[in-house]
Amino acid sequence: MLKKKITLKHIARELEVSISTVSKALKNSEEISRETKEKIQAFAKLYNYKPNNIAISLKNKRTKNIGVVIPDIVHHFFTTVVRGIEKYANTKGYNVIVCLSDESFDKEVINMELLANGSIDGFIMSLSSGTQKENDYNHLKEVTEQGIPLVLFDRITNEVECDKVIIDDALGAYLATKKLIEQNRKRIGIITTSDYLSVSKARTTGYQKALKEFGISEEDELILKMPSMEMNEKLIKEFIKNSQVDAILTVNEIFSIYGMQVAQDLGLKIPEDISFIGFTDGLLSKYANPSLTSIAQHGERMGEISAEMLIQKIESENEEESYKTKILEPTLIERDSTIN
Amino acid sequence: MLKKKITLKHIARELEVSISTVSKALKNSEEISRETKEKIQAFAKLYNYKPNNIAISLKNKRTKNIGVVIPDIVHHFFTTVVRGIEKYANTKGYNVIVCLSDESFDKEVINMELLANGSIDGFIMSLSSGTQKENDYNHLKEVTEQGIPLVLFDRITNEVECDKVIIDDALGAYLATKKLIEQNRKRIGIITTSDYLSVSKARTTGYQKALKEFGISEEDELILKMPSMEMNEKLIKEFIKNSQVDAILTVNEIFSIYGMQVAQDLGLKIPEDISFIGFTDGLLSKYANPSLTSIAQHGERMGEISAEMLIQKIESENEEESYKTKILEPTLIERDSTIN
DNA sequence: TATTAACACGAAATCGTTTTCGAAGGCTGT
DNA sequence: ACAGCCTTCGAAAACGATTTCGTGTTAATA
Repeated sequence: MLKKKITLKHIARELEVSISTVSKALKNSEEISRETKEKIQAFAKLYNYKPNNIAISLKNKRTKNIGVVIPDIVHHFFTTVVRGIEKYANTKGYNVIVCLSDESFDKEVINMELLANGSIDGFIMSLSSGTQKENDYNHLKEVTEQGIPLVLFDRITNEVECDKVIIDDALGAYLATKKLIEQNRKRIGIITTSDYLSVSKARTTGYQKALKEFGISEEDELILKMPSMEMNEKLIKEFIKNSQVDAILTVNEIFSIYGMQVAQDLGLKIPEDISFIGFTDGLLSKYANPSLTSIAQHGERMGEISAEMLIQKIESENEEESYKTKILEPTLIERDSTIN
Repeated sequence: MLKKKITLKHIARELEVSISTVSKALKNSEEISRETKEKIQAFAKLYNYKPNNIAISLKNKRTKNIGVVIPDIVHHFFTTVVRGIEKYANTKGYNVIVCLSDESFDKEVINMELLANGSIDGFIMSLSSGTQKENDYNHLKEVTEQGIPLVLFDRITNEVECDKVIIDDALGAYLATKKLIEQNRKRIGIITTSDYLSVSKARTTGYQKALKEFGISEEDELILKMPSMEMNEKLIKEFIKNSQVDAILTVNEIFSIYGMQVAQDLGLKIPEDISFIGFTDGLLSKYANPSLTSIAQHGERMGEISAEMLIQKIESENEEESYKTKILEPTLIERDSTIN
């Protein structure tokens, strides 16, 4: 009942030819006579011969696997990136090995070391918050020093020389803030996180830039720095109650969604009394009530580009070390949580 | 600058011993003298020697990779399952290769064939709608006939003998419907999909069972069968307008979320005038306005169990063919879209 | 002193491919 | 008839590791 996979050796023995002949015949080599080729090919088809990927990988030193290391997969943005990566990789015959760092430095290191020992041809990754906090990138450096191509996306670092793909987070926050200012909002708050997260920092910068440009002075009271990207209901509730804001920009969508609930509970009307804009245009933004104006990060596109850059590096023979950083433009998607 | 990976051969040459000695020394074999072992181990540590996974895989015929084939990854439920799989697999030293079938039969087949040629030790998968529509499972049968362990979850079929993990979809729908009946709802509708999707069929069955049990006659008008799991706003809008329902059960959360918007636009109050219960307790359910009562599918648990069953099969030497189907109990999570 | 056993190590096969090189055998041309 | 040239194939190395089975040396025993 068990139909075990057949190998070149089996075919060779059965047809009383050598393994090399079989190998060549299946590659339609000119070296082998038409007769022999037909015989071997027919036999191979009959027994559904498929070459063993592992053996080929060992021979070629190419696995056709891409390692993707992300902090979390239950997160719409990362999920769309993975989809983009998978789509492009698939068209090029690559498989995607997904590893979750779970926002932990240690797991990120372990996962990468495991994969780096021949399992993959290159890495695409977004740094865990743990890594950004530790500010230790030796595991990345080791990988690149071994000649394994690496592409960082979204949560990146300048400490490592490699290809990078990000959106212009500062620009996104800037555009959002500007939009709020133009809608005559006077007290614009921001809910962000501690600065060690590269994206949060950039977004806060964009917010500050817009304020400055319009001659609005920054108020500490209007800036809420959450300890992490995790929800902390109490902090947000107090912030909205005490800060007297009439508009809030948040670095993810969940902070906005929850903020809107708090605001509504306080009897505030959205967007008349208070506007909201969130980062990451995910499902929640679209289906919240009211729907949330948000800054699209174009995750899928980001994934495609990352995969394209990586595979290009993998398959380029010449080892010219030139690293690019691709910066995507964020898009402001206006919905019902802002005026008009 | 490029620190290429070092192999046993390099160490052997450098230390003027044989490859076998190096291999044994690094495994701390009793065969090798203490002196030699220490020398070799020190050298290996110094040059950061790590065995090549591919070579080991070829030798052992074990890759320590699990292939996960799912219809879509931008989908909260599948995402949680993947996380569960990854978590468990990781503790057992396995990596997860994720392939997306994109709901297409062809892609599912191609992906599986690719992985089946030595890249993975076993499969965990959920059928694409394309496959369930075609009702063709030969690619699954071929895999199992080759002795590759397979675990199906959520979207399964009885045509293939293998381990399976599902939730009791019928029970979930039954519980939800019962809850609505007990809350004195008189016209309970359901938004489901065509019957070829195994889960939708089971959920519809549970809904019907509850009605029957309470002596409520089924009305065609109260059943909306969507062509797929994709949103079709027009169909839902018309259904709510015309069917005069005072409660709706939906086979996913997005149908409920959108349904609630339509209802509110029509001036209906939730849950006073109309109640909603959706399947798949995802982020949307929690953060919708009003929040959505829903049936939790326990995706992460499902992933863990799938991985556990698969790895158990992979690592069990004895080939006793016994297949289990694990049925998880759904949980009704009550929120503001139903009374109380 | 001769025999044996323990110890420490190496040669070679193996996993399944690919690829280089060489070698028969038939054929042509002179 | 013989050098030389295709045509067609096989042997063997290589990828990087594991493992079995020797084998040579030394120390212990009769």
